[in-house]
Order: sequence, then structure tokens, then C-alpha cells
Amino acid sequence: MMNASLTPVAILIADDHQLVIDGIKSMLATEKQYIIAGEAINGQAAFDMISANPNRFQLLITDISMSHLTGIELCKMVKTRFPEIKVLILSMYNSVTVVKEALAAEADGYILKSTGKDEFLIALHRINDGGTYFSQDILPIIYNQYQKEKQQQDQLTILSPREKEILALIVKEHTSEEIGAKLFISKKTVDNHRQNILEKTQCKTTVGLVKFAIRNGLE
Amino acid sequence: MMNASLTPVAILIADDHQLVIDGIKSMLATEKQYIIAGEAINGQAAFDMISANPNRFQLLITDISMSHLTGIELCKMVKTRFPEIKVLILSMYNSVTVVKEALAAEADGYILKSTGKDEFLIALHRINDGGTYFSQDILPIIYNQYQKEKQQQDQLTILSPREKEILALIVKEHTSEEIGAKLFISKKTVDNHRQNILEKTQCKTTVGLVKFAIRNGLE
DNA sequence: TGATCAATAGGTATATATACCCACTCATTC
DNA sequence: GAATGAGTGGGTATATATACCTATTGATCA
Repeated sequence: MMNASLTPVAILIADDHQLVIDGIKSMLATEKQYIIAGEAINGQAAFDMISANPNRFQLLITDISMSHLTGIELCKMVKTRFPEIKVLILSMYNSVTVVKEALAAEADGYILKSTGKDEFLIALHRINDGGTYFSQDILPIIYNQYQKEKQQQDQLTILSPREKEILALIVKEHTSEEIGAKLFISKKTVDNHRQNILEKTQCKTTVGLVKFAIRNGLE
Repeated sequence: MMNASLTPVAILIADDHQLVIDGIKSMLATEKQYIIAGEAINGQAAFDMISANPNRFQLLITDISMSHLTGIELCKMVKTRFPEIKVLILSMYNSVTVVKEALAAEADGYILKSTGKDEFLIALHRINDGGTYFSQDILPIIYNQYQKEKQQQDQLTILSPREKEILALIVKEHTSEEIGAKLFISKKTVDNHRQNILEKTQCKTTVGLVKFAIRNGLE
């Protein structure tokens, strides 16, 4: 709550749709704690403006799909060179990969353009207080990924306990000989287990086994 | 917005701390669209109440740590047998694993007990409208995971484009001979690339390469 | 203009994995 | 009591990967 009623927060908006810029401006018109200190029509222009005077902006609101430099790229560059500047990413829709990219680009927030004024302001407040704000619609997406992982995890049950044990050691980069020594059994026995595991998992090579194991959370 | 001022939403609260139950009740006292239709002191009791009369409740608010049956288990059981009942999970703190479990258990929401009335009501409204609500403090946790992945992803840059290409084919379970045929180069060249990749990635076997590739998002 | 590196290709080994075959013991199950 | 499956061990192949070595071409760079 550092910026309660002291110096207003200087915002730079980057979007190649003037309509969106105007919309944000009108939303913030009545909010005296925020000031639109600059507008950019694409990512490169935004970065140039920041580079020219890094202390001029405290917050960057950027569209995700822009010509020249996408919002993700812009975010990465800003966070790398001017980490003190907060970044809020605007997107038209939620897709798993885009959200992941936004997270990886160290964005402080991610909201949809369809977001209403109330939520938009909440996002701004949180980010400005050093927090983050991500659209609520994101979680169900990530949730679906965990669901898939969960489903595949049941495939491990087709392997016997001993086979799972051996598979785990294979993934740890041990050879059949090493595994045999570790389990006090013959290398031949390990080889036979490997053969059975290959059949059960319908894999053809060790590479397939490793992928199977990792998919099913055996690490 | 189906339940605006029509039938109030019947809520079942499951928590082994009477204080929490009372706190929620007082929060909802002035909200006429919600009615506390039942209270349970542990997970099993809650499930029994729902089983006895499934149509009695539309929403379950449950603590995550309860004796007999945890909130996660309760959520799973409810979602399996009575999928039309919404579930909001309450927790004392955010941990990666717990949040993951909540997501996997198909919870409609997850908030901290420290959540204020405003956010609590927003969560209820969203869930009631068929949406989800997850505490904002969750994303930074997941975000950190992607950060770790990201850090490792930079390791891919130590490989040349050709090496990355070959590594990708290795992970697709191709042999050196097959890769050579596919890229119109000699098997020996592929072998040399493999050797270089092993050195650069500090791996000793193909298994290590596969793990390296998957860690770095090369699938 | 040397130096460096990626990409190419070959030689010669050994190490490891894969594909079949076989047999025995033990516990469970029908 | 016969059948089944897991776990054990062996034989005999071939296929594949790994560890070294050398060498040429082309591009980039200080």
C-alpha cells in the first residue's frame, strides 16, 4: 500500500488497437492514483520508450499479440533490463501455452480483455502492492493438465512391484549389470524383467521406457 | 447469475473447528442468497449427511485438514458421486502439493482461511455461477515451478541447432541409423553428434539425454 | 590470416540392450 | 491338484550405443 495517495503510478500502455488503449484510459480516468504516462502502438516502440527513460514508468500494460514484438517478448526484455517495472499482460483468450509463456516471462499479471473494470482495478492494485494477479479462468486450464497426468498414472499398475523397482533404476541411468548388483540378482534376471516391462508398456527401446516412467511420475 | 434472488443456495460446512464454522455463519448472516443448511464436524459426517439427502445441499465448504476424512478425500468422493454439488476448499496455507491435490480432486475453489469477507463472497458468487475461484496466492507458487523449468530451458542453448534436431529424434525413439537416413547424413555423423551432445549435457547415457530433453521441454 | 566451431565422415574397439529360447521355485487361485 | 503369474537364472544371437581416434569443409571472428 505504498502508493496510496502519494505519487501516482505512471503507466505505459502497449497495444496495436487504439480502441483498447482508449478503453483502458477511460477506465482509469476516475482513478487518480494511476496516470497514463505513455502509449505505444507495438512492442518495439514500447521498449524504446522505456529504454529512453527507464524511470518514467512504473507499470507496463501490454497486449499479448502485437506486430514487431509480442507482449511476451516485450515482457521478457523489460523484466531482464528493468526488473523494477511491473508488467500486466492483456490477452484475448486463455490458452495453456500462452499462460505458461506469460508465467515464464515473469509477468506480474495476466487478465483477459473481457475483464470488467472492477477486476481490472483489483489486478492493478495487487500488482502495485508487489503482488500478482492472474485471471481466474487460468486455473481450470492447469487443472485439466493435472487431470491428464492423473489418468496416465494408473498405467503404472500394469507393472509388478519388482518391475517398477527396476524401471526406476533404469531411469536413474543404471545399466542392467548395475541394477543386478544393487538388487543382488543376476544381470540376466534384470534383462528378463526389462523384456517383460517393454512388452507390458508396449515400448521398443529404453528411451520409450524413460518417457513412460516420467509420464507416470516415476522419477 | 441464476440464483440472484430466487431460491437461496443451501450450504454445508465441514470443519472440525467450531470457531471457523461460526465465522462463516456470521459472514453469511447478512447474505440472504446463501443459507447454512448443515454443519459437520469431520469429513465422514459431511459425506453421510450428503448421502442421506443429496438434494439438500448445493454447495460444500470444507476445511482441508480434518480427522477421519480429509477435505481432499471428501471432495473427491462428493465429486464422484454427486458431481452437481460445488465444493470450496478452505486451507490454512498454500503449499504446492496441497493445491495440486485440490485441483486434482476437482474442487471448484480454494481459498485461505485468512481470506476477508469480500473475497470470500466473490469466491462464493463465482462458484455459484458455475465458475471457479482460487486464491491469488496460488499462482506465484505455480509460477515458481515454471521459473525452475525456465532456468533449465536455457540449457538447450548450449546445443547447436543440428544437435537439438538430433536430440529430438533420439527422444522420438529413433536409432542413429534411422536418424541418419532421415537427415540424409551418415550414421557415423549422427554418432559423433550424439557424443558431442553427451559431453555438452554432461550425460553418460541415452537415458540421461531423454531426461535432459524432457526437462527442457523438448518433446 | 590464423583460430575457432559446426557439420560432415570414417576407423576401431568395447559396452550395453534387445530378441528369442529354456527352466526352476514359490505363492496364489480356481 | 492343476493353473497362473512373479521372480529367479541361463544360453545364444544380433542390434545399438559409447569411447576413443583422425580428417575435411565452410562459416564466422578477432
